[in-house]
Amino acid sequence: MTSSKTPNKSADESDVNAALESGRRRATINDIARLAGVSKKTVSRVINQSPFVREETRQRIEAVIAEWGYAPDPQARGLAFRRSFLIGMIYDNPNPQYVVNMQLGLLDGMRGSGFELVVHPCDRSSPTFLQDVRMFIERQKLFGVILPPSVSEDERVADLLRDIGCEYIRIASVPLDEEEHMIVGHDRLGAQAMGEHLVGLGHERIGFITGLPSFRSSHERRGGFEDALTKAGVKLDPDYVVQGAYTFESGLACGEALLAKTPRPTAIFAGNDEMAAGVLQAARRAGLTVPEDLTVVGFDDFQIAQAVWPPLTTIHIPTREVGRMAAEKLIAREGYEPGDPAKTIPYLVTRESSAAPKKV
Amino acid sequence: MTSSKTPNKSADESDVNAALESGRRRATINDIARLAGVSKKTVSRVINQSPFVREETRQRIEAVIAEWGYAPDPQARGLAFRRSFLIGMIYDNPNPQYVVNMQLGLLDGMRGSGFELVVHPCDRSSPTFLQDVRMFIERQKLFGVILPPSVSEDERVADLLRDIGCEYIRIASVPLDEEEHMIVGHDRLGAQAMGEHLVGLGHERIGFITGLPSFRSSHERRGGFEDALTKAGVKLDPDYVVQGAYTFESGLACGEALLAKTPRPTAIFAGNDEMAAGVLQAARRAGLTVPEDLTVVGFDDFQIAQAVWPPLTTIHIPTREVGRMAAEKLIAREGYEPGDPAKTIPYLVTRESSAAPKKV
DNA sequence: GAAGCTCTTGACACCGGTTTCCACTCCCTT
DNA sequence: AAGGGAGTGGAAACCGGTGTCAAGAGCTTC
Repeated sequence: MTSSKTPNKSADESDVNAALESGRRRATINDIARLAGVSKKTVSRVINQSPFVREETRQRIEAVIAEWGYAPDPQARGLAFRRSFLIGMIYDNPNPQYVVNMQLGLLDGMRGSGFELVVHPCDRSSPTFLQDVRMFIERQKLFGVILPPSVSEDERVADLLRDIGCEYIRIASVPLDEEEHMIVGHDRLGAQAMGEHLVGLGHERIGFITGLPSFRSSHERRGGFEDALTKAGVKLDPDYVVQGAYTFESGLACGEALLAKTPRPTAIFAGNDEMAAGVLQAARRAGLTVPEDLTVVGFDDFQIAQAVWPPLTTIHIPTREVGRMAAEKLIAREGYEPGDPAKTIPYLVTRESSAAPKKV
Repeated sequence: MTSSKTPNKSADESDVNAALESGRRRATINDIARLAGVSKKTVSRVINQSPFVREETRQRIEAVIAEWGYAPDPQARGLAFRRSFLIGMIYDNPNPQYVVNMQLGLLDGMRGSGFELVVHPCDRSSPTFLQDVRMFIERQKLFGVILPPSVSEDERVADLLRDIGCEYIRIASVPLDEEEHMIVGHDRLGAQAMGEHLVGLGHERIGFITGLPSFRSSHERRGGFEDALTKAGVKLDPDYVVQGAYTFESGLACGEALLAKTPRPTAIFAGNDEMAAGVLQAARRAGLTVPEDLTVVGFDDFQIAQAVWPPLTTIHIPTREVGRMAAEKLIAREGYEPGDPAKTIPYLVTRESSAAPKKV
């Protein structure tokens, strides 16, 4: 059993196996082919689920693959396929919790698929923005990209992706593209639910703090809210709508502005939880008790909603679920069936910051 | 100038260039070689900064590369190099803001290096944890991994990485490994600073809420705090130390427990900001005003510290800077020089939640 | 003027997969 | 029994780079 140089396969086999078994070397497709007694092309067929393999052969090969824990090299495969097994998340959302939840959701949807997630924050105002995105995608030959808001709302990016033929999913509060490229969050419906909640409690003089106008969701949230009020016969006084910036500080400032109005609003709906937290603080400074003197509600249901006093009534957005659906749609594996769109709809979470207004 | 099938290079050249110029095809190393009139091996030498290229040749090739915007294919390069240009961030830290800041820092440090960041949350308690990590690294042939707490504190992971020969940087509050594998955060020093601050204000009966014992930082924060008190001749009564879990809820519960003690502490130092926010709420429920009746301080200086009332005096940890240094150390490019270790040291941020205790 | 050296350069195999092309089985017709 | 089609597996080229090694150019040295 010496390591002769003859092409006698069985003679060298033990050497090769030794190298494999000791873990000095990962198994390659050639090893699997040799061990299963077939050509590497056949192994390749099994890996790629070709139907042209006899069932018996397939099973033998799969057994060998499982036994040796073989996994094809994504780089080699990618090189031959002319694309990688990487999915890019290109984002410019400033909220850490949104970003992390989205990442977790994407990973949920990618689990077991062999794809990996590459994160790529971006700055849409940079002069090299589009070029950067293009470079990122082309260099890495990304399989596809996921675009959460607000990059998802940038048509320049969508055009670019179509142009270079990169798969993409846009996550947004309204349909902006063909259905196959969209996961829609329907912020509008969430805001409507909040409107109904406030009206249901008996509020009629309600302040609203908008989010950044650069986010489509800001307009949707306001629009949905206004829809609900109008439907209930309550008017949203434009004088009680102020422009926030999705930050705690802006919520504080806007809250103070709204509370300075006469008559004072009995409720304030902030475009997100952070601004609502700011309003809480403004209320405290004004000597008001929430929810007795003032109802304060937010949107997002991020951690902060439960970490303030009183805990915020807010709209829960299922970010992680949205991410999962986006990833699944992007890779659309065999047997893929679209997730239930209803799962992406935000819903009301009632906590202690909202109550009926005091009787006058 | 027909597209003959003769191997005459100059005859086909215009066709090839047309394909390139129209953007139908990305430039390859062969294109660059042809355009520069050299072999692809020489182009490869230029790309890899080999010194064995004549200056004149190098410049000619670089000019062609710049003109055509050529960038080598990371997959092909990786295949030949037997490793990828991907850096993995393996983490189990539950705090979104920490995670995002860390990611941003890592990306800062990787900018322009040609590496990409692949995120990989993990569950250390899973039975397949080590196997998952190994699979992730080996399949993707990762260039290296970054380990933030608390995975960074798991010796099994470090052993695994050494075993499979993967570069790694551990980020932790104390040195756990050889210097070349560590970025140290020195939570202890931060906690000391807080101890000095509280003692300096005149507090002597101080409550402390520890973090999760599975995080090394929890012990460091407690230890550093105790150091500072001892040094100042103040005793940290073990009865005033309670076990939290780094969450808002645990902070609330622990706060209530501490405030129920007689005599009541005049100050409470929570192991992180979230727990401090919980303590604020407990104080409010107990009818106490912060900081007049009770000083409450936290640790981390995450967003929540400024989104509660009163804003928290806390310890700022420079997460993003730490991440940047970790990435730079991992890829240790030419001309790399270690970042200033002082930049990773946490520091006190005084806000409105701390004050001198009331005179009795 | 030939040997010896350094500096440059390119031919060729290879990384680990996939695709193309072809030959060889089967199995079923006629 | 010959002919045909579909199913199956092998050889070789290819994806876009890098490693090895040897050869050619130019210079010194004796």
